[in-house]
Amino acid sequence: MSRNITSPKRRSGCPLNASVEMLGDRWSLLIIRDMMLRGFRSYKEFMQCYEGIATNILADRLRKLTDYGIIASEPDPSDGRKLTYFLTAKGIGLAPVLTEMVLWAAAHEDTGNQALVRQMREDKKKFLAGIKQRWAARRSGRA
Amino acid sequence: MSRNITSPKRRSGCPLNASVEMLGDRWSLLIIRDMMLRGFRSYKEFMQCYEGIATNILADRLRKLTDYGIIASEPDPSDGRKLTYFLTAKGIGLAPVLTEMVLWAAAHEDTGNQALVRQMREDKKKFLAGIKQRWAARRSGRA
DNA sequence: CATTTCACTTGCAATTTACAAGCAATAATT
DNA sequence: AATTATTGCTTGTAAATTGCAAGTGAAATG
Repeated sequence: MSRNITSPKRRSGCPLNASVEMLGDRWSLLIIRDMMLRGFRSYKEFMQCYEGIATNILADRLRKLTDYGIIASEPDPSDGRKLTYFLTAKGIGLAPVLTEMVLWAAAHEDTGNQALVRQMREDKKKFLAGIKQRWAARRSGRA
Repeated sequence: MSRNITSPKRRSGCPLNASVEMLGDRWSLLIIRDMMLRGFRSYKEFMQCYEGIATNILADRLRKLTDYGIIASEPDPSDGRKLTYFLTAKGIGLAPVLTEMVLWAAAHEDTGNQALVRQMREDKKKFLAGIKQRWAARRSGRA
């Protein structure tokens, strides 16, 4: 499928236009959320979690997110079949966006994981720092 | 087109799932951004601005955003043909999300309106307060 | 009162997505 | 060592969504 990042029709000038091309679809934000907040790392986890995602679409979104520099992957040294996906620095930079989105959603939809939401709301800064810390720890092999 | 908010396949439990059904598409976030940050209020403005949006899709998105309670509309008293669209309280609640998204985008894509971005970055709280203030002023007819 | 503007709708072609099946590589089981 | 299972995909094809052009009706304008 598509390997091209720039779309044929450019809507430029205003901030957000290009990014919405990547984030503005049914699955990308959920994939990022689950890598960030739920520690998802494999194709299988996404596949099993998202009731309704088509396998070709998941593959396509993972590829696009990779092309876009939001995620990356490496082979699992302990199992040659597996790939480990992880957020890049650019991807982890979306943490504030995801946080605000989750808070907004929690205020307007019935939602699970109220504990997480409360934690976000009560100390946003600390929560974001925690995400970045865990991410840095993983990236340097300490988790 | 669709007037039904709840989708056939529910992915529930996790925060964000339901909201992504509304926000996770090519246009909705741009529509909200432009109502919030650029003061767009009419069908025509959206139509002229978004090179590439189909008129039926714009109508559908405005309807869905309305059904979802993010925007609302009222007839223009000075011109019976015109409808004025505006953000509801729920819609204005997306300001932090949009702000973070614009900041993230600005850090990773070439973008116009650097002045706006600088303003957001330098004093996020003040910026958000400004949005809410302008919105409240409009809503109570003082603008 | 004819023309234009506005906010759409409708019909149909093109693109994208969903669903099912298949496949190569590696791992686990017998 | 051979068979079976698992992982991360790809490949068809049908179904759904979107894009595009051409309307439509109500209200405004000349």
